[in-house]
Amino acid sequence: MAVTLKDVAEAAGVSITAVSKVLHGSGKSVRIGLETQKVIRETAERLQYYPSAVARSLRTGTTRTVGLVFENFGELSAGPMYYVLMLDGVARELFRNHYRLTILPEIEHSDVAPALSDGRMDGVIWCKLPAETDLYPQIRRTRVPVVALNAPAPENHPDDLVYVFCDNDGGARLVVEHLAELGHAQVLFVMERGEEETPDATARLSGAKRACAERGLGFEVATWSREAWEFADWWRAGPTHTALFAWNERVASEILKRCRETGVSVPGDVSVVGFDSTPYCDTTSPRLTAVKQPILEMAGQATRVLLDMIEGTTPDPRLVVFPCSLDVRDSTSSPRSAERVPRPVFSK
Amino acid sequence: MAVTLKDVAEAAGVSITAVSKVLHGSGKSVRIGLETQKVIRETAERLQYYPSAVARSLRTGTTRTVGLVFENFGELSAGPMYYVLMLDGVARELFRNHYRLTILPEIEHSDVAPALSDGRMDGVIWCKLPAETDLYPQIRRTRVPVVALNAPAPENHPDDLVYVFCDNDGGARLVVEHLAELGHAQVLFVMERGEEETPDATARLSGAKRACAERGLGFEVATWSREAWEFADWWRAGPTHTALFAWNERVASEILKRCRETGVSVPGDVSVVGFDSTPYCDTTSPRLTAVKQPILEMAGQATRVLLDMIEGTTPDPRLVVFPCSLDVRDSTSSPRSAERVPRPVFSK
DNA sequence: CTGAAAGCGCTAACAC
DNA sequence: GTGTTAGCGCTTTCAG
Repeated sequence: MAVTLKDVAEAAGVSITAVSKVLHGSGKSVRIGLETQKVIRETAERLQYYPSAVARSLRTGTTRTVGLVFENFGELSAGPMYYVLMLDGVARELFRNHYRLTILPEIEHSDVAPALSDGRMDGVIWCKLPAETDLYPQIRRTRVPVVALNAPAPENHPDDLVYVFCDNDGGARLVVEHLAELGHAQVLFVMERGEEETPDATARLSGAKRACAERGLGFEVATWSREAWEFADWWRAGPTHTALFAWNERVASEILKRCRETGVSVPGDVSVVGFDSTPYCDTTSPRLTAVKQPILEMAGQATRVLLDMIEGTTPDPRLVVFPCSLDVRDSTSSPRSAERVPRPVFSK
Repeated sequence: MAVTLKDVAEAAGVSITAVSKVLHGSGKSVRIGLETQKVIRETAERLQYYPSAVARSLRTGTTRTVGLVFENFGELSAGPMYYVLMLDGVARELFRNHYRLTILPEIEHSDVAPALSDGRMDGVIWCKLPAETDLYPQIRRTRVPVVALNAPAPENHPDDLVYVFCDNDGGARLVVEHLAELGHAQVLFVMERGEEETPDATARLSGAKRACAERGLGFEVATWSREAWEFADWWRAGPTHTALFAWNERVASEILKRCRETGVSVPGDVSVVGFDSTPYCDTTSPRLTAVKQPILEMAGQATRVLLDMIEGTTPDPRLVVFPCSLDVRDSTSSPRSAERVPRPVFSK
């Protein structure tokens, strides 16, 4: 079916080697007469010869392709914009270096090593690598370099893995400081049901908790659905908290929606702040105050490191932590202090 | 470096064939003694043998991988959410069928055929395939099936290509009808600078134009930047249009932002409607009335058809057009009729 | 300057 | 039941 080097060689009346050298040879190795070269090129063109990357990979052992492990990739649109930015960051760096990006389907934890070591990828970026220890032996067996992006390195992480992540703890602290300065005294941290075990979520929660303790702020945790339907009940119960700290952008924006529906004004009645400041936070109403991870840079850096490893460099350091910053927008302000202000009527 | 079938065979004291059959053989062909099987499996496990997908591909000629051509993939986050949904649709269908997804870097128009015919992909989905005729010969030469997703089929499209797209024309008509019913008489279609040649953009423009003509509505076109900075000047000039029809969701939402900034109320002062209703449109304020393409279904269908083609089915039909619907939200209403209502003061 | 030949790791007839 | 063999298409010594 496909036209091969052999076909071209025969048609041109030369050897396969000659064709290979002329068509794919780099620089010096091409010691073939100009006339022959011309014939070869013309024949290749005429026959519409296209080289087989598969055969070449088998031979050379490289693919110029990087794999991306991203659980729930097919739900990208339902998640925060944050992940789209991450994908952009990875893709940009890859494409700049003429690499392809392969998205892997969900892999069973039990056969991670074979899936990543099948020779089709020169390296792998693993997003939000879960902190499950049964994965580590599998990853250690993997025959290509792996970098974990956007997952804090847990205690006993494999030391042949590179981690690129953000300082969730510092980010949470920024939020708490911001709220404290505004005069808030009671903070409710909103966790999302089903995400309680996510490394990011737990890190943010513990960071917020600690910071509140240090600052002497009251701190509680609620676990809500992604749509934050629980908001209404919470509000109706007349909570003492004056600020909601959502574990991520998505939930924060849902909270904003619920506020609007129930007539709760933000930041008048309650301040709302989230993690992961993205362009999307500029479009909510009110615009959402949020912690910003330099995700494009993080993704770019992770990719950069991976490419270096592919070329044989030993990564140093193995843990790359990016600091967070706080993008103050319009969803936070000073609370209506201790005065007893009548709360807006709840309408359902 | 890597452990191969040969290594396992030697270690187990059997032939390569035996190992291949036991480890990868399907059903009947595995006519190997149970005892031998056991030995082979144990040896493979002990040696940590992982099959080479590359070698297998070279041999079998298939890869279980589909390529995605998506210009500007690295700018996904800057575009409408629509494309993220599309990606989700493709990925879901692919993963359901145990295919991998490879995102290709930008390809030169001149070497599309080699890039797509390098044997690493069983088929290709091409998003927003430009209507440039110099691409067609290249695509025709491609050795794997290609389906164009989200690009209307132009006049002289290659007939070995499958197109899956939406009825832009019908969608634009829905908008015009909606506006007409609300009583609008003058519509401004907002095109985005740099996108004037996009197949989708042109189709929507012409659809809107025609529908307005048929309905007797006034119709004009403006080409604005993505951020719609031109809005302020336009408004200041005291336009006669009472409705803005943006070519896509993104621009529409920017227009909403400009309205807020300049104190123009939507839909009170002006109605705004866009193309591509996505969950994002529920988060704007006011919520954006928009034309909905069933993009998840479209992407799934395109992928489905491609997989069928990969398995040898001849596609029928070659043009799959999905109807659009209109998601009426809060950004459209009846205009303040002909009464001379004082416009809000423009503050800059 | 050019070509022969040896694999890369795997599958699939086809023997025995 | 099990092994031999012939490639898939390419790169790369190594000879001439």
